[in-house]
Amino acid sequence: MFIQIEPQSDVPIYEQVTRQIIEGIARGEMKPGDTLPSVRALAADLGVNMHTVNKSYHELEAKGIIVIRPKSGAIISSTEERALTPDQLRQIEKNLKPVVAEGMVLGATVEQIEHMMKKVFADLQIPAEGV
Amino acid sequence: MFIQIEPQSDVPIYEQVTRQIIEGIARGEMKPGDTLPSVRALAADLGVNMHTVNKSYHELEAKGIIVIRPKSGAIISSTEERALTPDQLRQIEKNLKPVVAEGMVLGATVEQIEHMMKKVFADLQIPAEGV
DNA sequence: ATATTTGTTATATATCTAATATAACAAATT
DNA sequence: AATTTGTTATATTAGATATATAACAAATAT
Repeated sequence: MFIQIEPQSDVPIYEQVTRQIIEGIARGEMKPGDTLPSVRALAADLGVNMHTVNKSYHELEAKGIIVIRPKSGAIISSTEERALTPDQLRQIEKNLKPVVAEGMVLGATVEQIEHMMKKVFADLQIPAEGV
Repeated sequence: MFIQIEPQSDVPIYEQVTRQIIEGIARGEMKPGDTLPSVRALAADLGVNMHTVNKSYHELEAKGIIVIRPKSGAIISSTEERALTPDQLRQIEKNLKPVVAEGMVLGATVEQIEHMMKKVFADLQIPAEGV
């Protein structure tokens, strides 16, 4: 598995798992229809508790990114199943805001921030504007 | 004061205070050299405990955004005092990444995300590219 | 000079989150 | 038939969040 846990991060373990699975999907390393490892298997792999992975999976399900089939497994939902509601768009914007604001106050220029966005897109293997 | 607390947010109160002060500085509502209200005054204003505001101020100081002069007050540091170290730039990129990744996986296009960035810049009253 | 305000420090308490540990259940899969 | 699955339950530990109250000593205001 591609997931790497930083035990002393201020980001909770279940949140690290959630983020890295999302990034894996964004990169295309995992596609819709693919099954995630069982909570027990991934937990053993990462050296964490089963419930920690379970919490992450349910967070992913709440976001509409996976579907959990009880007693069976977790499947990455198709892009058609993912609505992208106005609420979700608003939430993304709400999440971007404090990061950008902090960057600006610390002295970053608009160009620097946009350059970082391009790096993030590139890291997610998404064709960025004018690349 | 311009700060509005959402008591039932999943974002801790001290973090809400920190973010809104940063946004206030980004918008130019507060300038370098300005003093923040005393922790007691702001706490009373917001209806929260003194220590909650104090924690926020120390977070701002750790980020290099304000300087706390004991027994005196908290002053917004000058842009010259703010280094913008490679570490800070890396941190900003690290903060942007999960937000962008989630947006993409939920089905947002690069254009939609860049449009949201422009809205954020506009909200922070920063002239965005080609506006 | 005196009184007030300031951030600091200390102690205490309550609540919530995060994480682990263990166990059992019943359905799905092998 | 045996194993694996997500689920549910209970319990414990540790840390974060937030409040409450109090006192201290330096800075500021009157």
